[in-house]
Amino acid sequence: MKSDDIPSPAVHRLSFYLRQLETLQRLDRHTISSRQLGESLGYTDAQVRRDLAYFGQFGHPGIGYRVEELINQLRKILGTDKVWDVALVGVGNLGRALTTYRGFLSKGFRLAAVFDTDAAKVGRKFGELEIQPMAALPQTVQEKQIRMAIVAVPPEAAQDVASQMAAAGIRGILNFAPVSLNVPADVVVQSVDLALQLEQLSFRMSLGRTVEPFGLS
Amino acid sequence: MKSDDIPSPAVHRLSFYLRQLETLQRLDRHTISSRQLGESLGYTDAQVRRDLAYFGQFGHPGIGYRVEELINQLRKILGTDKVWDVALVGVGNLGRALTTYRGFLSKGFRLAAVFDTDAAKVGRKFGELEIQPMAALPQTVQEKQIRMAIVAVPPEAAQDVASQMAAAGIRGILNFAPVSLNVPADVVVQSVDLALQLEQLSFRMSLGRTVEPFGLS
DNA sequence: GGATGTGAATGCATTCACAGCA
DNA sequence: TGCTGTGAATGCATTCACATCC
Repeated sequence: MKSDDIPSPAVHRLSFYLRQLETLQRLDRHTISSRQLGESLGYTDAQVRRDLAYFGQFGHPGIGYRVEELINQLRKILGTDKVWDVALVGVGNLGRALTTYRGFLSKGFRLAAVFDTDAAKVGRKFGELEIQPMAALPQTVQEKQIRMAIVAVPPEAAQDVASQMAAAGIRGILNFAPVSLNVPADVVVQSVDLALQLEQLSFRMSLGRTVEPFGLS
Repeated sequence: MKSDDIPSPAVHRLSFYLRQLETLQRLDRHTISSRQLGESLGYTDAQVRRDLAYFGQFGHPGIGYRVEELINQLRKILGTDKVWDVALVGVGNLGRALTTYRGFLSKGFRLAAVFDTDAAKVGRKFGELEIQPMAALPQTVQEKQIRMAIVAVPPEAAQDVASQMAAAGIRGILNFAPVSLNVPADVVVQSVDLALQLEQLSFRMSLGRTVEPFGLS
């Protein structure tokens, strides 16, 4: 099956299944049914089975899914069965927080290089890495074969940084700047807008209230 | 029309429309058509009109939408036309970064209180706010009428913190811990798992070239 | 009994296409 | 002409229900 035929909501749930399975593994649980896995996340059993079935047959009738086996399969599917080297651009508050975020490494992502547009920050040590100027991006990306990068710069700078990334050979960008980025078709952008999350929460907190349309209907 | 029969992908796009409109306003643009607004975000014109039509009639045939007018309407719909007071629990790297995140305030969210489970941190000044112990949560939430809170604690502590929030009267939680939270039915949880975002990016880089601008999550 | 995997049915979201208005 | 708002049509995602297997 072509991966473009897979519903993106399903791919998103895959990450939740994996996270839950990793928790189960730490609790020494060895098997789980689609019903149990689903209920712990608020999905139906049929949903779980259908999602997994897009990628293969991982279950065992009468038994359920073996936790370790399914974890391995999901990592393979999601591409995190090997380690990704990641570049970070922007060492402000958010950028610094991201590098210490537990779970990046455990999920298979390793910070391989750090850049900043601010010349004053360049050269400072940052953990084991030294902050590099943007001009060094192409060479470092090339040398270390980095394909994934994080944008954590102010919104005004984000598009420029993204363009430089694309030109340097980066193929996937995780964007924390609250702007929509234009990149070549062969570059994938995944965006996280923190303020937007609060905004969505605000809406959902008022759910159930009647929405009054203007005019007569 | 009840707001719970509005597709959640549509609600999510509303935030993108608003963000784009705010950019347009800064560029002194006064009107925009559904086609132009959509194209700038990777949606069709029909999609934009349908999304807006769930909430009312905001456009002007032959003209399009007036930028300022639509901004005001969208803020009202999303509930950000007034300021929300927000509590933060967890003053680690991520928590500190969140408080300085540009855009929280401009989107209508104000940090009203800060808490930490770590007694060593309690009492330290944090901008204008003093870090409070968790025990102070109920009273502060009550006094300041806070209804929204951010969880930025390690995963082991998150469920406990969320339960305390719910008991204290918090109605909406933005959760940055990579665990699924169990809360009473009258509490809304919006979760952001940063590592999960990289994982999704990994998938989309490997197989899925499904172009889904600014990923619905 | 207790599970999975999967065609078929359902329900939801998006797109089409056009009447109506500026 | 250029645009919105919206029924109707389409297409996609989810759920049902059951054959199949441990």
